Amino acid sequence: MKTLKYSRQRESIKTCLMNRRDHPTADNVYLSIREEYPNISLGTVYRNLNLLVELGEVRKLSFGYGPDRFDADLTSHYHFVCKECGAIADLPLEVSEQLNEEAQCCCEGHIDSHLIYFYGVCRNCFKKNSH
Amino acid sequence: MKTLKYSRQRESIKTCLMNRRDHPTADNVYLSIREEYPNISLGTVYRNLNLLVELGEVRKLSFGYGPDRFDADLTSHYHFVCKECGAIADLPLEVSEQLNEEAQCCCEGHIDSHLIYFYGVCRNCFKKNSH
DNA sequence: TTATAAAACAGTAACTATTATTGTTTTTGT
DNA sequence: ACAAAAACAATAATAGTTACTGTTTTATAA
Repeated sequence: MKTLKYSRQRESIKTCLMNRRDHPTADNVYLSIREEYPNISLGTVYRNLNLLVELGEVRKLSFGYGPDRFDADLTSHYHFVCKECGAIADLPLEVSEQLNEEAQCCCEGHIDSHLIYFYGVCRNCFKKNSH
Repeated sequence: MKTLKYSRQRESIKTCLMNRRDHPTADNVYLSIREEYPNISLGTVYRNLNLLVELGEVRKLSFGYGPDRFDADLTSHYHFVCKECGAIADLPLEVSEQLNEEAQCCCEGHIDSHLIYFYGVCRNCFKKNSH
């Protein structure tokens, strides 16, 4: 059977993600880890990010613009995405269990979670537009 | 200035999307349109899908698994994604304007819409698992 | 401790999804 | 019908991600 073994690289990736609040891409993480482990490979970063997602220790975010982002902040929150520049911000709202229940009523499968992406224009882009 | 001109291909893509409820990928649409226009190119499908998204006539969905999906159903609803097989189902819930307002309270930018993805295990996969 | 097997690694190739380029065709306004 | 702009098909290029291979690291247990 497939047992999980410790790896310094995975630990470092997890730590990196926990220390930053900017929802980095795999490549962002790669560049950051390289400072500590100069020969880490991008494949290793992807493999471990996916592993951490499977383990539920990290979340993957897909907005429909650019590469996927990763987030190790498991506290209750949603995300805002700027449609102009792609910037991402945390929205510290309570994650609603009730929403899952409401959705369950009209769903044949079994719902265990949900993600909400709020879209709009961020403050910076709004300022730019008003010139 | 850039004015929009009619194209048979775009019309056909829109019609195709409106006639199916299965959230097809760009490639699915391409294969379908080819029956009517055998030399349409995949690039044309992508270009027009993106155009339709910009025009607000079609929505793009990104779940974090596989290619993007497209949906011409603009009625109020959310989506369910099976974490095992990637199947997608409509959840005919009322889209909540109030949710935008709640989120606006803790957001510096201006929110104009949101998407919710519910995740879980679909009926088929659940059955398979119980063997 | 060493020996061994499994897992993880770095490096690299391959693959999938998507966008950009180019020369030709279609659309639209005159 | 004519000309300008937009859209097209075909294809090349790019971005993001996954798979493969030979080597190194980790965990177990003699």
